[in-house]
Amino acid sequence: MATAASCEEQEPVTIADRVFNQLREAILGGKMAPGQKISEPELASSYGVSRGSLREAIARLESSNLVERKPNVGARVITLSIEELMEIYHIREALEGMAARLAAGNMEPEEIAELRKIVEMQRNEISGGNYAYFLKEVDLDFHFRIIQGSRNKRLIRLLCKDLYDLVRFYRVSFSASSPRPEQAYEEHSAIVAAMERGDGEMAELLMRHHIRASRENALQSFEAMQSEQATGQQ
Amino acid sequence: MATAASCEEQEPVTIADRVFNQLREAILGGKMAPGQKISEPELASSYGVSRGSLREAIARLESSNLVERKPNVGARVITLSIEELMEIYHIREALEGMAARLAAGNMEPEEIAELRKIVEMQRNEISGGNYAYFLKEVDLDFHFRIIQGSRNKRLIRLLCKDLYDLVRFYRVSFSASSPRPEQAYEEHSAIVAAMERGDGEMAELLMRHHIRASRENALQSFEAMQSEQATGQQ
DNA sequence: TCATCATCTTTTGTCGACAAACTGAGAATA
DNA sequence: TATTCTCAGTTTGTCGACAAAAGATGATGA
Repeated sequence: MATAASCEEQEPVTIADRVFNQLREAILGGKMAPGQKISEPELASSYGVSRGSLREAIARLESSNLVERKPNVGARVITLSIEELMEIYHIREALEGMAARLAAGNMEPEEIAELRKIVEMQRNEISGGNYAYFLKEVDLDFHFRIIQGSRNKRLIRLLCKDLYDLVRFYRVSFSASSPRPEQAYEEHSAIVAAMERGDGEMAELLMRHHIRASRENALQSFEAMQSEQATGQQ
Repeated sequence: MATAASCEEQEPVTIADRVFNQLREAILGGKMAPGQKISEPELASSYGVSRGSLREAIARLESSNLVERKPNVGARVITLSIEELMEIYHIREALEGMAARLAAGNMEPEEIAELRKIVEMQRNEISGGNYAYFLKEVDLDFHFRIIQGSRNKRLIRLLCKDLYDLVRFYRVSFSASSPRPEQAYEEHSAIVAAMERGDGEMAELLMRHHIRASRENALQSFEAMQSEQATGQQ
């Protein structure tokens, strides 16, 4: 099986690149809490670089929507509310639906065959009772391949570089695991089937349905977590 | 009539803000040619600021996708090919379709009534034979209001801050004027009608059709321009 | 004549220092 | 007691200078 076609980060060539990657990993890995202040002098000395380079890294984090900066005040790690996560899902619904439509017309038969393999691999993992990390990786691989298959470079950048980072961030900061693996398998399988038939419109409809379902699932598990915390605090 | 609900630029509070706005206007206004090199020392002295501030402005231009930067080489104004413009239209089709669906459910009746007024104003301008600048402003106002009506802040940022700048840039750099005002009026009117009925799904379909039509129109006028240049060069 | 290489100039990346703005604690007043 | 004002400390914005990399120019050899 080919390696994951995910949207890998580029090689750091400059110092600001390296610090940007490190900070990004720290934020997405949960090492920096949402809302945490980013102190330029502190981080600069801790990474062993000058404030100038660090400021450039922060600027790039800002353009990735991972930090927010106010003039004369400073930068903070973003805090994603559930409403903002829902906003992101709506955007994903529209964009990944379009990606599926385009991919159905642009992917080579061999690429679609690989997609089918990925989906079947997902089914085997589920029946094996493996609900853990690997399953999420396979899910991401599925979505990334379809996005790449759209052949729309700007769409690829938008989804991989901007939106998926935010979803990752939300999952970490809320430690939300929302697998629902059986339904996801069924929906993935139907999407691939439409693509195998070359039916772009149907692939779009099914992808939108799939993302809408996982949005509703995320909302429900958020509300469940909320009420659980409320009863625990009483 | 209320003032244009466009996505206005924010007040510049810092020097980098001001230089960013000026450079952005210069690029979008056609004062800087596509592909033109951006020399840091030259621009810094011409704007009377230090290289540091200018670099921060350039970083923000890069995150707005108006310039491209290569490490150790420098920044250039982007060059949009027709293929990239088509990519942008595909993204707009997906996103503005979603915006119309959300707006149909979220806009107040008074807001939709204003939208209707804008469309009728457009009709009057057309019958008055005014095909010029003002008509394009009204068109933009129509789209911006629906985007705002989605109430999805991230969607609003994405469309206004990222994508519409690129469309503006393309129009200027190719001096492409693509009004087709009669059809646009009909399509706008149908979209508003769907919103007046609260039919979000239909509003989405019609908006997607509208943007697809203007994509095809842009492509055709590009090809016409191409063949015209070819015959002129023979 | 063309290709290749060495050298020099220009430009970018990085750094430390200064000035302006914000933050918070404590004093003064209603 | 609560509110406002003052003032010191810290942080950010801005600047100029140095080192490294890229690009241009001219010399050398096939």
